[in-house]
Amino acid sequence: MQPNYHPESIEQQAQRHWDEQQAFHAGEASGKPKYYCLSMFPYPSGKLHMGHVRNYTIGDVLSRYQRMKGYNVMQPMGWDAFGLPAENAAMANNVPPAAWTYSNIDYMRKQLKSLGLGIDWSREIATCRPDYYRWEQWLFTRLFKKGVIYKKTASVNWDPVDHTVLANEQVIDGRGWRSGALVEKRDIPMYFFRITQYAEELLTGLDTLEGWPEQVKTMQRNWIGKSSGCEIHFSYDTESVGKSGVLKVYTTRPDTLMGATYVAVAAEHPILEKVAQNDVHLKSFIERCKRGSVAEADIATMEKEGMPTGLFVMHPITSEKLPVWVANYVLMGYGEGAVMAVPAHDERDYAFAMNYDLPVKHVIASPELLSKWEKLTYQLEAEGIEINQFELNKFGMIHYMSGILTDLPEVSLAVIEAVNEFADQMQIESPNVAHGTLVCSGKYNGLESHEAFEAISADLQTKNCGQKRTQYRLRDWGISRQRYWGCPIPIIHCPACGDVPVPDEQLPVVLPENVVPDGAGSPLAKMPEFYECACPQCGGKARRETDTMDTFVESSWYYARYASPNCASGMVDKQAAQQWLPVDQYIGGIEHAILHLLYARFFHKLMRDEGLVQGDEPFKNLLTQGMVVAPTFYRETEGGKKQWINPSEVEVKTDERGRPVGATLRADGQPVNIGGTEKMAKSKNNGVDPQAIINEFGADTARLFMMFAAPPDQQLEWSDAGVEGAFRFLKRVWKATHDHVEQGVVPAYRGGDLSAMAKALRLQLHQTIAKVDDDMGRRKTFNTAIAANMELLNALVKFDEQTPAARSVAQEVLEAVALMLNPIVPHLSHALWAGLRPGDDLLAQAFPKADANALMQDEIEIVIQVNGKLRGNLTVAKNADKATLERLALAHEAVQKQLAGGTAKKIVIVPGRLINIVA
RNA sequence: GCCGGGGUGAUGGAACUGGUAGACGUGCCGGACUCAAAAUCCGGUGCCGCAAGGCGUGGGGGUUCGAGUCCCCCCCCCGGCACCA
Repeated sequence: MQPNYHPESIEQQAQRHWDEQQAFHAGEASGKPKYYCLSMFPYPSGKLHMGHVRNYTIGDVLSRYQRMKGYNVMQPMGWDAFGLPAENAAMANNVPPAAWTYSNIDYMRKQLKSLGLGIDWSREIATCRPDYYRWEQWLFTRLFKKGVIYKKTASVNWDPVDHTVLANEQVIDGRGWRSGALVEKRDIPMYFFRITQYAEELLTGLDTLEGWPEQVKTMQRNWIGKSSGCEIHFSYDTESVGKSGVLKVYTTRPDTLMGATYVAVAAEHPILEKVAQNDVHLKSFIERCKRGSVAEADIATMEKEGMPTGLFVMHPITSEKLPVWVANYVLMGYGEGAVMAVPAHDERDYAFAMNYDLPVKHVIASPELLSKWEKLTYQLEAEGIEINQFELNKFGMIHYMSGILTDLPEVSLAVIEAVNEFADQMQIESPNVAHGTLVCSGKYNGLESHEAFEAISADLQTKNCGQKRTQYRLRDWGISRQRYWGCPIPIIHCPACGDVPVPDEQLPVVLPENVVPDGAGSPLAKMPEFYECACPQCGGKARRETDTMDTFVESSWYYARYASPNCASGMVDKQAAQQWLPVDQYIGGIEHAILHLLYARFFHKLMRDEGLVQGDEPFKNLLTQGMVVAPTFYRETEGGKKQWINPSEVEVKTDERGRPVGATLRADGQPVNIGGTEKMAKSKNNGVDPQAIINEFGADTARLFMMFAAPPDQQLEWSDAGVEGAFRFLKRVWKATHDHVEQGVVPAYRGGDLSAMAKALRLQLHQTIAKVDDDMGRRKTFNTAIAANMELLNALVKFDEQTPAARSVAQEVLEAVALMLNPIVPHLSHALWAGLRPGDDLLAQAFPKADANALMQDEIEIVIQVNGKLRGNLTVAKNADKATLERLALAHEAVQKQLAGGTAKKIVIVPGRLINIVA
């Protein structure tokens, strides 16, 4: 072994060795159980960033660990190659997206290889290749024929200057990013996947995913949003609406129906068609609602506005006339595009009612209110008045309380006071959204919310104006994109036959690759050679669809394609899919928690229903990694704009205790401002190029730092000093191994007498093995696994016995360290093993096993507490009985002092851990 | 706004099942080596206190022999998003 650690040469050597051995080729016939480890494939943006390094290192650590545990591991890699950045780059550099993408792939593949990932490169795929997307098109035509895919119109962001559809991210402050024009909503026909048909299965399937983080499952549950409620029909007031009909709403709170004081509809609601024509104010309000982007984030942050329409509908129980409002917070795409408003029991309705001075009717009582209600009932009954007699149309409308008693027969002053007092009680500042007991609700008075839910639903059904309904928040998945760099939608529009799917023998519909888009409309729609075609059914002149698919479609099934990446006879080879699926471990960023993971689960079910794959779920275990963040630095320019400075150009000054007190730019020595610690991003110029770290310290240091600085699911803070610390540790491992090997390698300890020191070292070694095995396998906390190895190495360095037995223990420790670190720093381990076991190949080694004999201890240390506070400790025989422990503890000097002559009230003994004396 | 996740030394983090708070790394301080520096190695390092001891896991309360961990209230940060009726 060389005396010093030289990562560049040992990394090249190790990688060459793995290549020659085809070490990571995943064969189908291995006789071992399979382990399919998948990291989310990258978008080929140009070069690797730290997030990629983190993602793929985690995957590689798990893959190499499982390989050492005896599994036939498959770790593939590929490219999510379609997408918008390629079109942007094409416009900026006048290069076709295809050429730009392929050259990025070539560069990034080299970078990934330099990280030393144990990938089966023979399975590499790129989604922009026709041999990949042809199967996507094939599945599309199957699903289209089945009715799982259908066409309808949907709103898009339209840039009226560039005459193009914009993605949400291309709309900045309501304007197109290139043209600066105010964005409009425009309805265009699109193809949709009927994902809602699978909503229930996608929901219940989550319960089977024990290997998924609870957080992700919760997010998906909320996204699917199953609710049980009631559809309610409010019939039109024919006089104001001008025709008969019903306004349908959906509510999860039918128990509050008696408190409904108005209904609100979306700007696009058909009930408004006629009235908007005659009312210019209403018309302009509706127009205003229709402006702006379609992004829900934008709509969500809008000021809540509304306007009365002059229309009325009838309350289905009371037949009271309720005003119809148009409101910008009601969305046509959700439910029925109309809601019944119960200001007393809904936050949003309450805020809206306050804004526009709409009545608030309380119908669900809090416990305090309920007792007042009961008192009032009693008082009224004493005077022969039924409380239900007068509440229906007036009582609950507390704004109009003063009028109510005029409708009644003569009553006493006491009753008037009681009613007024009750009315005051209901003048609360905030809505009561909790369930409770119904009041002011006529025949439903006294029912609990859940009882009223049933009673009101049943009555509505009897009256034929509503029924119980289960509703999902999930909407169908629109996949049409008016873009060039995507998978062409395999449909032919025939004037005679309609939408005709492209027949199998004509697939793939190949995307021409030599096109440079210009940002104004879809390039394919301007290429007759692409869209002119004959109808497959009648042979007549027809037009090919020029929209492409959402790129989420490609990433929804790539995991299955890896099982048989070159299969030319189908989307997947069924046998290969059966062998490898499901993915045993999936690793990727938390930002994909909802959309990508839900779409992939959906696709798995679609492919299952086509008989292509088995099982119901694609990903057995999921690990969502945190972001890579770094400090930010900036200077303010004269215009008040922030100019971001890369951390590598900054020197941070600290005080005598190491606290940061300021920072300067290296180039000019002048101060810069310290910003927050944020996700590495171009916009904040706080990115660190992984290539620079690999070049300076080697891939192993980069991998080690990434795994050591934080557990994988937490955010990881970049630190140059931390990287140097990781490098230092590798040098220490190298030196310790080198120094040992220099004195001659020996067989690892097998048995025989040992000194107390050597015994203690072996104890620590085998405790470490057990811990590291658990950390890597069950806990997936690589940071603690590394820390345990650091402690072990520190102990070994202090251990200086030179007897043959001691040297055999040292050999045992060093071999175990090389093996335990192998998943994380495989190049280094490869070289260490070559030194420790000349002629032997680490690839064939299993993960070390903890030796039960070494773990046996005669004596253990236990802690002594007095009143829960640490006062000392004792070394006792492992099997000491309670009486002995109590006696020893009470005799302890510190305990005597604390007791100060008093006696212990109680003694708590936790076996093997502590004794707590309660004084 | 809603949902989810967090808040522990100067700092990244550890403490896995309610049982020694601060492992390991970084930084800082001191020392060795060196003409000197870097590198390397050794020692120290939660706060207050001379010490005994006390205090300490965002803040307040509670449960418990014992709370970073469990419960209630509040504050702050991060992520996601959906006014979902």
